[in-house]
Amino acid sequence: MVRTRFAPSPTGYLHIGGARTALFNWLFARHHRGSFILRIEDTDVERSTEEATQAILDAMEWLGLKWDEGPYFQSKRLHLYREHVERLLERGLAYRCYCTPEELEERRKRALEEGRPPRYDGRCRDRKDRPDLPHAIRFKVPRNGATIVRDLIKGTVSFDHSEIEDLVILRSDGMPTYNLCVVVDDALMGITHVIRGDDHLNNTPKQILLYEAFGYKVPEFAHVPMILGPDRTRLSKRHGATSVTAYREMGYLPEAMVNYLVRLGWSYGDQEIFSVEELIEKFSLENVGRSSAVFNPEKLLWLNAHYIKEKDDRELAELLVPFLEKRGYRARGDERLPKIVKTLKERAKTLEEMAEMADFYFAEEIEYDEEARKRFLTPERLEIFDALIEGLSGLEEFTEKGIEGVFRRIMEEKGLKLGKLAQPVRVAVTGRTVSPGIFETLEALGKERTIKRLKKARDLLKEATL
RNA sequence: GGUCCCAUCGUCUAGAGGCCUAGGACACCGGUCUCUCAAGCCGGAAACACGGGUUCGAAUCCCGUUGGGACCGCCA
Repeated sequence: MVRTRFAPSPTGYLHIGGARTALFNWLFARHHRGSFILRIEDTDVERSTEEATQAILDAMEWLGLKWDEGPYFQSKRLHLYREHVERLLERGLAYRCYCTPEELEERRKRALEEGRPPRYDGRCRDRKDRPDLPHAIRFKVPRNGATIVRDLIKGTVSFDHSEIEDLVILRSDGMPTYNLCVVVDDALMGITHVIRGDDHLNNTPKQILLYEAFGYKVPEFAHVPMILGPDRTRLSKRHGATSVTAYREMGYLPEAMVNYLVRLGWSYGDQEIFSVEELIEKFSLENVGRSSAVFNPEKLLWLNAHYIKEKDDRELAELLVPFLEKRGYRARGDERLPKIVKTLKERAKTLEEMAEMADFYFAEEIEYDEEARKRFLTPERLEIFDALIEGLSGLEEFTEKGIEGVFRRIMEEKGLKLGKLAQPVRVAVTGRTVSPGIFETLEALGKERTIKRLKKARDLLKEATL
C-alpha cells in the first residue's frame, strides 16, 4: 500500500513549487491506489500562522488535490517527538548542547570568513557535567563512514559522515526541529514514498541516520528538481506572482495550473494536454526529469486559454461572475451570460481578461474610442444606421441568423461589402473597432440594447450633419 | 569556501548507442481564413556547453573542464 504526504509549513501561501510537489505526491498515490496525507509542519511557532494554513488548504482544494488523511498538525504531536528524543538520550545517541544561538552564529560567521566549513564542532558532545542551564539536544552523527541515499530520481548518492554535523533535534525552548519531526511523523504515519523538492536531498542522510537510530524502516525517496525563476535562481516572490491563489485571482483555471505544473519536470512523450484522469493513469516517477526547470508564465497562459476554450459555456459563465462583479456589474442571473461567454471564450486568455472584454455588454453607457468614432461614425453612414435600425427592430427572433439576414439584405440593396456595415456597427455598439463577430455580438448583447446603441450613434451622426 | 545535484532550441521537453538531416509544445516571424480581433490551419527561424576517451558507430556510456543550482540554522 503506497502512502505519500505533502507537508507544507504554514509560513506563507502555497506557492508554485509546493503545489507541484503536492501534485506529484497526489498523483503518485492515486496512480497506485494508495493514500495521500496532508500534514502541517508548524513547529516554528514564530512564523506559523492560521491564515497561512487556511490559504494552503484552500489552494489545494482549488487544485483538486483531495487528501485522504489529515491535516495533521505537528504542534499537536509534540509529546511524540519529545518521547523520541528521550529514547535517543537514554541510549546515548543524543546529548545536551549548551552553546547559545548567538555563540553558534558568531562561530559560523568566523568559520565562513576563514574559509572553514561553517559546521558545529561537537564541543558539547562529550561533556560530562549536566548543569541546569538552557540547552538544546543534538543528535550524535557517527564520526566515520557514510550514508547512502537511494533516490528514485537522482539515483544513488553517498554522503560522508564527516560532512554532517550533529544536528539539533530539540530546541532550548523544548520545541522539536524539522529533521526530527519529519522522521518521526513519516515513520509513524507509515509513509512509503517521500516525494519532495531536491533542496532536501542534503537533509536526507541525516534523516536516514535518525530512522536507523529509532529502528524504523527507511522509506523510498524521490527528490524532484527545483522550479527556477527566469534568472535561474530558486523561484520566489521577487519573480512576481508565485502563489497559487494569485493565479486563481487573475482568472486562471485549476485545470490549466495542474496541467502546467505537471509538465514542469514530468513528461509523457510529446503530449502536452492531460486530463486529471489521464495523469493518474500515466504518472510515474520514472518520467520525472533530473534537471531544474524555469517557470514559464507564457505557457501557463496558453494552457489557460486552451482550457477556457474547452469549458462549457454555462460553467464558464458561472466562473466569470465574480470577475464581473469585481468590475461593478451585477451579472449574476443575467440570462445572456452563456451567450456572452461564448463570444469571448476564443479570445480571452484569463477570466479577468474575459470580464474586461465583456465590459460593453454590461455598461449602461458605452464610451467611444476617439479614433474609432472619427473613422467609422461618419455622416455618410446615416443611411446605413437608419436601415439597420428598421430592419433589426422588425426581427421577431433576435438571433445571429436573423441579424445576419438583415445585414445581407441591406448589403445587397446598397451594394456594400460586410466590412462597410460591420465596422460602424461595431463601434456604435461596443465603442471599439475590435470585438467578437458582429452577429453573435449583437445577439448576445440583446435586441433592446442593440437598437438603443444604434439609435444613439445615429443621433450623433445627425447632429454632426447639421 | 565545503558537500551534493544538474547540463538538448529563449523556455518546457522527446530521446534508454545505430530509427537523429535531433522530434513536439510555448513564445517569435511569415502565410491562409476573414466583418475587426482572436482562434484554427500551413510554413519558418531556433539546441545536443566544451575537451578527452569507450565503440564499427555516441545527444545517448566513462572521465575531466566549464557553467548553473541547492544545501551547509535552536527555518522547513
